[in-house]
Amino acid sequence: MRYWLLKTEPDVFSFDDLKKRAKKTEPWNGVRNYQVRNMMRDDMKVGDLGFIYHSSCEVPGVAGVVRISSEARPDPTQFDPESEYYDKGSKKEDPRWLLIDVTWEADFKDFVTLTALRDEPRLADLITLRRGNRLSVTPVEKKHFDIICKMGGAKLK
DNA sequence: GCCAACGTTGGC
DNA sequence: GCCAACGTTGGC
Repeated sequence: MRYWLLKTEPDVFSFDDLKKRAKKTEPWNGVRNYQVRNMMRDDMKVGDLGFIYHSSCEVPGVAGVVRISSEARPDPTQFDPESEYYDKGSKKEDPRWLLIDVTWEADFKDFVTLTALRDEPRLADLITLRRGNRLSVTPVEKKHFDIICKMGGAKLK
């Protein structure tokens, strides 16, 4: 099993929004980066765990834990001219962009701020903390996953 | 195939 | 609002 970190702007879609969704599940649409698409296609498996990370907001940080609940499948928004994610270059028979579904898995007792992540020396090589990192989905090593779960007081099953 | 210009991300 | 970093685009 692998572990992941998924960035989202909480003003657009937050961890709390996910909990309010039917079946607490949401299609993770709008990914328009080839590296991330390939990771979703090749490396993500149903049952993997991930963090929801809030970015571009007052207090960035990790909000909670989700489970990857689908294989990669075509992102329907690429075919919708009304969508901000519309890609007129993508063909139905050969979709350019994929998504996976995420399902709520566990709450944190405490939100884990970016500052707290940076202050933890054992997380020094966490990809998300690397200078200039811009990928909206990154792999997380198990040891890092466990540390962050502990920091947040995750109520894992 | 190179690389400058441009656009986006995201912390501060 | 600024700006560093980096992916993408497009001219050549």
